[in-house]
Amino acid sequence: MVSSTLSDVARLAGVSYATADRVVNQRSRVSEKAARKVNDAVAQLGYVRNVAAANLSQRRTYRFVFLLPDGPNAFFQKIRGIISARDQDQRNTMLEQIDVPAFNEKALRTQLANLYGQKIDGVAVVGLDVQGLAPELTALRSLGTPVVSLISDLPRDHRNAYIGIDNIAAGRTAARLLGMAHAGQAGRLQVVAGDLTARDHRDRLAGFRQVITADFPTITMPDLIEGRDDSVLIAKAMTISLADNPDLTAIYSIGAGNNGLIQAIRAQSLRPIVALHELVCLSRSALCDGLIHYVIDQRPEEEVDAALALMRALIDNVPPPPIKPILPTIYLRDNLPPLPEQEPPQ
Amino acid sequence: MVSSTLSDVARLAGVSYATADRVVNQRSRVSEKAARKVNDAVAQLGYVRNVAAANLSQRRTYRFVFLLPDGPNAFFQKIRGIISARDQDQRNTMLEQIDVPAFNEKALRTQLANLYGQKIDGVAVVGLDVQGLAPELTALRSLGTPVVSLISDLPRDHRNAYIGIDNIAAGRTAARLLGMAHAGQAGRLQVVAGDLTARDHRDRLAGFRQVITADFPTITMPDLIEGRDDSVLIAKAMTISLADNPDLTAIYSIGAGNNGLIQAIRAQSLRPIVALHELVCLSRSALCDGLIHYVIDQRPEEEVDAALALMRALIDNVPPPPIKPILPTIYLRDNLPPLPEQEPPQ
DNA sequence: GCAATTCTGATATACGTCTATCATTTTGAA
DNA sequence: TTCAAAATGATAGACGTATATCAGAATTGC
Repeated sequence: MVSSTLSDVARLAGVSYATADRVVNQRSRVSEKAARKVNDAVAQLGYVRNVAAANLSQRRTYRFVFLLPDGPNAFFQKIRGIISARDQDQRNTMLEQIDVPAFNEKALRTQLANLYGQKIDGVAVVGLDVQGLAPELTALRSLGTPVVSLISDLPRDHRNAYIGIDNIAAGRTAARLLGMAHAGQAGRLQVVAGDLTARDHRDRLAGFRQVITADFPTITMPDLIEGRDDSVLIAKAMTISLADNPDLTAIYSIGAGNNGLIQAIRAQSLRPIVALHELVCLSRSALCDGLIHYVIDQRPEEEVDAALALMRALIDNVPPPPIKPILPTIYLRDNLPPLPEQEPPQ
Repeated sequence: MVSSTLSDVARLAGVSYATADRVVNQRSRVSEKAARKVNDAVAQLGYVRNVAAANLSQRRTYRFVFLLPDGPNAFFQKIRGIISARDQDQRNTMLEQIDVPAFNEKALRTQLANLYGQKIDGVAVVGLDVQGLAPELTALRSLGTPVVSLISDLPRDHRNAYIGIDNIAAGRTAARLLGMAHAGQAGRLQVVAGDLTARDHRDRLAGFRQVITADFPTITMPDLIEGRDDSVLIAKAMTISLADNPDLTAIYSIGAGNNGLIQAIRAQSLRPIVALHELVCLSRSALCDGLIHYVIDQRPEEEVDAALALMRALIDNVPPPPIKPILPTIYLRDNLPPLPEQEPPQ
């Protein structure tokens, strides 16, 4: 169980420490024979680099950059807060946040290009499902900088990993929750999406429809509202829908702009069952007030932590930590996380 | 942002490295004046010990002991697997598991007493809500060994922290889920508990009743089944209940022994809505088969990780990591975690 | 066989901490 | 004032790794 050192490896391989170092860190040319001996010894001893010692010797600091969509979106504000908090309490890690105009391929390209050649140990980017970013991403990664997509994926060939939820599963989950709340009765269900060109919205909608169609066929759906994540637009459209559909039993909001949705509901007497995404200030209080009923959250803390752990593993060239997939989490008013920072235990 | 070292502290305080070390590590007597100077310097520089360097210098290994109830309980089997996995991939951490007869105060006392005087850096114990363990716990902690209660709490004065879910919230959550699945209609709901002398079962039941009484008054409940977490007992009692209550709309199982519950349901044609606790093999497949509908899980991986992080922080005398409270998590058949180990990304 | 090249070995320094030792200074009590 | 006791300073070695340098060995080409 006692872990072996590179000196142990060198001794077993019958070479000097310097040579073993040259092999494992690919420092300079080494004869094939020596390389083989060293690699065998590594395998035999199960040697793994002591990252703590290595970082100490180098006074290593990690510099990771997050590219996040700008704008007032409460969810991304929350993400920003989480990143800042992690930046605070990690001693050897610097986290930078760069705002990029939302849904803007060209702006994202420009920012990615800016990163090229800078001393960066990893990039986490809220992706766009477009091919146009390929050159910049390839350039970055060819320099050894890992790129992970966060929350919204990039084309899979152009990033090292995706950290985010399965949005089809999220949509299915919403459908099941709302469907079961009908207890077998018929119902009418309004779906509000943001922008169906966005991959995550499309996926959620697809998952949602799968389950409603298959398992709750007595639920009908009026035309989908495409609200562009815009509160004002959504408030208007939702008010009209509530008037047009006095038999409305449920609402599923796929994207952002839920301020408008909640306003529209509050202004009416009808109280449909509501499911929406992301636990933020607004959705939390609406949940407590009984205006909405289910919040499907993607646990942004876990996503940020997973992204950090993964980028570190990739840049350290160490086996990545077990990827526990981020699952959509369901909040009711009864299992909300406590709001204020808790005091330390004891 | 560049973190300062103990040498920096010593220099600023105008004392030698040795003295600074004596102060921060309480190594030997130091004059009050010197101590004050050093502490001021620590505060001024925001010095925090570099745990990685410290551990390296000492070849520090952590030895943590888990005391877990024995028996066939699938949930604790899962916990055991998680602990073993963590033991594997932590290079400087040794995790030991000791089985203790379940719900047995005397056996637990004996095991705790055994630990006294051993070189242990922390104990995580699935607690019992009894006062009788006080002497052993106090003895352990007086030697500087932190004790955290896991999943089931100890009296709060005798442990450093509790890692587990809020069971009242868990019960409330179950009630809300089942209540909403009635869509305002009347219903009849069978509760199955294990042992109401156990704190967690009492708490879940209390939370459950709170919500049903307050928000779903049209749901009635036959007498509670006390199944002692025993499959056979539960299968029998549940079969009787299903026969006696042909209008049964829902079931909430608070504890273990769900094998019997599921058998009883499968044997009948009635298909009530079922909520139960802990995602294990059995509950997972029953969920997929549509025999049960909601699983409330306490994310044992997170609990184990939190316990480890906390014990490390306590023994290192370092500010404990932000405690993210473990929340009851809801699984439907649509948001289940993938079963097999994923292959690493890329 | 000789020179030029490539590979290897030996060793030193640094990272920040802990531990230990020993000499020196300061303190306090007689 | 004297002397033991207490407090402090100075320093060295260890942990495992990265990096650098330089001398010596092995290999290659001609």
